Amino acid sequence: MPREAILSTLGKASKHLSAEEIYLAVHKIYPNIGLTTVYRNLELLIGTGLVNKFDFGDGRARYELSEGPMGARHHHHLICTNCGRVIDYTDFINEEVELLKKTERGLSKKYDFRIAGHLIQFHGLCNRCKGKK
Amino acid sequence: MPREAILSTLGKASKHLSAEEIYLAVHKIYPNIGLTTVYRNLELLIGTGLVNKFDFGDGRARYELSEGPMGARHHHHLICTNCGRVIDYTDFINEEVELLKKTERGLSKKYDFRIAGHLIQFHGLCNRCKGKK
DNA sequence: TCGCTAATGAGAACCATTACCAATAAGAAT
DNA sequence: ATTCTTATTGGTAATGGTTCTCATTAGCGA
Ligand SMILES: [Zn+2]
Ligand SMILES: [Zn+2]
Ligand SMILES: [Zn+2]
Ligand SMILES: [Zn+2]
Repeated sequence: MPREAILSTLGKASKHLSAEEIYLAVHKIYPNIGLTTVYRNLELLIGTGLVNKFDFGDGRARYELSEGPMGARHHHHLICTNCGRVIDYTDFINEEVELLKKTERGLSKKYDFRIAGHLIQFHGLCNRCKGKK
Repeated sequence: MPREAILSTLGKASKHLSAEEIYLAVHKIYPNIGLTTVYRNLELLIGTGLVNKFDFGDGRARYELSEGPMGARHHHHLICTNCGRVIDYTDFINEEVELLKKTERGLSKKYDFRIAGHLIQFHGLCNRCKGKK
């Protein structure tokens, strides 16, 4: 049950949740849930490809429902290194994904890898933070 | 002085070093150096763009000399999620960088961001680990 | 009911990173 | 030379996200 509650929480939240945030949300429905269970199930869900784990540089992991490279909501991230704001963008996703597929094919042949996924992030300063140096 | 020793260490090492590994290397030349100084200078060098910081999923940050998107050694990473092996690849780099530049222009206009850098990683199973499930 | 396995929760332990603080070095100004 | 400032450093303690340990519970077929 906790597993479905975690998935459901990730499904509703339109943000990138930390383990603790997920824990707090699920806790409202299952007051007895433990933080350990959250971590355990997240790791398990990541293994199945249903969930993705990200590091946005704020000292804790962030989790998000995955849709695979073809999913309608597949996106990449734009991160402000000053305030931590994260923007999901889908612009150029098609071109990116196309190049990624090509690159994956090449890499997996050349290095004999079974490629499972990719990570693309841009970082910089958002409009609010650009001014402040 | 420690700062130059850190840069020099990163320059010599052809691998992705952790803070502790850098500390140990510099320690041979400056036996009195403190781990704090290593962290401090790394953060400082990252700020200037001379050094890049990566998370390969092994619980500690990894550092590498940066060469910018145009540098001769500019590369991206292919990571084995089972044994942690990291491969620097330069294949398709030109096409990737070209698309990245285009994407950067689009994103920075649309979201009013000043983009400072990008991160691309592929993850999967290396040849040694493919067999073991 | 009896095993057997998967899943769970509470708390302790881990460990990379950060915070804190006093010491030192270098320079400029007096 | 003597102050005053500023940048840099190192040792140690603290922080805090994540993982580990271990006892408990739930499900389920025999
Ligand atoms: Zn910002
Ligand atoms: Zn996202
Ligand atoms: Zn491997
Ligand atoms: Zn590299």
